[in-house]
Amino acid sequence: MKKLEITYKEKEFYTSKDLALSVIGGRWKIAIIWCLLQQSPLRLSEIQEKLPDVNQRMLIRQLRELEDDHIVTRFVYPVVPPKVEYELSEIGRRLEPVVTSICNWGDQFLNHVEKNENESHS
Amino acid sequence: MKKLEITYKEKEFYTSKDLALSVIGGRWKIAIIWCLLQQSPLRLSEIQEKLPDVNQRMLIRQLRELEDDHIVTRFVYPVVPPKVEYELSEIGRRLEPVVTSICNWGDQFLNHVEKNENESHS
DNA sequence: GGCAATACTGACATTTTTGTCAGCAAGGAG
DNA sequence: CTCCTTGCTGACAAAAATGTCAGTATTGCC
Repeated sequence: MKKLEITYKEKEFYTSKDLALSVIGGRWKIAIIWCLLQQSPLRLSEIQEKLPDVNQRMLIRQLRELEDDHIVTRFVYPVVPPKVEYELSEIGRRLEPVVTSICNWGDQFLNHVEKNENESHS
Repeated sequence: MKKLEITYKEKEFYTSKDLALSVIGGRWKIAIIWCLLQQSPLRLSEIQEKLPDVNQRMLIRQLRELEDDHIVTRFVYPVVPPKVEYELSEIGRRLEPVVTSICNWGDQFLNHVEKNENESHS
């Protein structure tokens, strides 16, 4: 991890880890990236189907932020009705180890929680 | 990643990834975990020195949440003045791949940003 | 008694994030 | 004309996260 003073989008960061967290730390961003790692490109409506808990407004906002950070690329097809496709960029695809390690740890944590529950029930 | 309906601390999760994010998603949690991966145990005052941007109140709150989730263990020494040490639990230490992959991606992202800046200056 | 050092808490203010609702744009189909 | 679909935006409300400030407890030392 690089350690130096970085200015990105008018905010200052002291480590690249903190910079990373500011980019992928949004409420639904890991979920969106996880979707797009599984299948790409996806239309907005398709992402909505895969993430039914996220309301459209929120989804668009998070996608827009990811686009601003060049994690996601947006293709607009000039047709009616509109068609827009989202895809991970090169740097976005490199988030795969992050998403994978979070998923793996989540599984381990869940096992851990379930084990403790069983013990407390006995 | 396990996919099932999980209830944890009165909230419902559909994937273990979302559960994981709810546990490690606090503003300073990755930073705290990163600290404790480097050196353990640490006293509160030592963590404060390593994370000067986090105010004490916030640091204690995040530590308490991590403790409630069994990520961090807290040892109180019954002395005056008080001495308290924090340490990662077994499941907490397994977050090392998550932290490492975030750091690595942060480095790559930073290189990416710097490269684009240079290109736009030419 | 008064003070020191460390860890911590309560009450509250502020900021940030997230959610909700209504509405717009495009052009073809009916 | 009017409606349809899809993607999107603005204004605002609500909730959650974070930050600030003052204050507590302990007990040994001067």
